[in-house]
Amino acid sequence: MSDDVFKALADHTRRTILDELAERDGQTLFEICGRLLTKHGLNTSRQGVSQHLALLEAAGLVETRRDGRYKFHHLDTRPLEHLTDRWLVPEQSGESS
Amino acid sequence: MSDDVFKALADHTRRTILDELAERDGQTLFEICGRLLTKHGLNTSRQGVSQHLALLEAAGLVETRRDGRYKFHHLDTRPLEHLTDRWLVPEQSGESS
DNA sequence: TCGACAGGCAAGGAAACACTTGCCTATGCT
DNA sequence: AGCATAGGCAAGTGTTTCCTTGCCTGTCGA
Repeated sequence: MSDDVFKALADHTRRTILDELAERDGQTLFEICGRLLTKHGLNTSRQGVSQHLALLEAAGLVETRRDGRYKFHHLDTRPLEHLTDRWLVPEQSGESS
Repeated sequence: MSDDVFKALADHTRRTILDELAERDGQTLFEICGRLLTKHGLNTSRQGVSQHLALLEAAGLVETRRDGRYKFHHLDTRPLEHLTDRWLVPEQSGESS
């Protein structure tokens, strides 16, 4: 369900995290924290960012990859592709039900 | 800002309201209430639905038109059109900043 | 092996959110 | 005029959400 995706996108910090990953994919938690602070002025604690990332991962928007003590976060935009189609496509041609 | 749009879409009941308006545009508050109940099993109170509609209107997703004692709600999908483009278009060509 | 680094787990608090109840205004019908 | 209908306003409640603090596990370099 795209239910979690909508919830994930509801928060401003999470959307900024997605922005960051879109600009530079595969960042670690500490990298993301640093960039949120320096580039966006968001000084959320490491745990805060970690919880956001967990939520984004649960929504399928972020995929993680472990390597040693580093954990890299990758953006997956597929859940976003047809998110709003249910409203944008009024009645394309013949759509029953 | 699309900030309010994301917030508006975060709630399941509000998304269902948009579904309803997409299927039949220009419904009144009572109509929406009735359809939420019968078609979706959501028995939210009239005030609850009214507050949701106010939020949707603040987000620019719903436009209202008064006629006598009736208030008709119309769906406006324009705020949804390029909502997720910022992530779906990776780096189209040269994007500074 | 020791310490620094990357990250995780869990409890707690403050604020935002969804929803309800109670009362009020305004329009339309008879 | 009188009443029912459509909707609005405002306060109150319970839940969710965001964020923090404190401590723990695991990995790497000297």
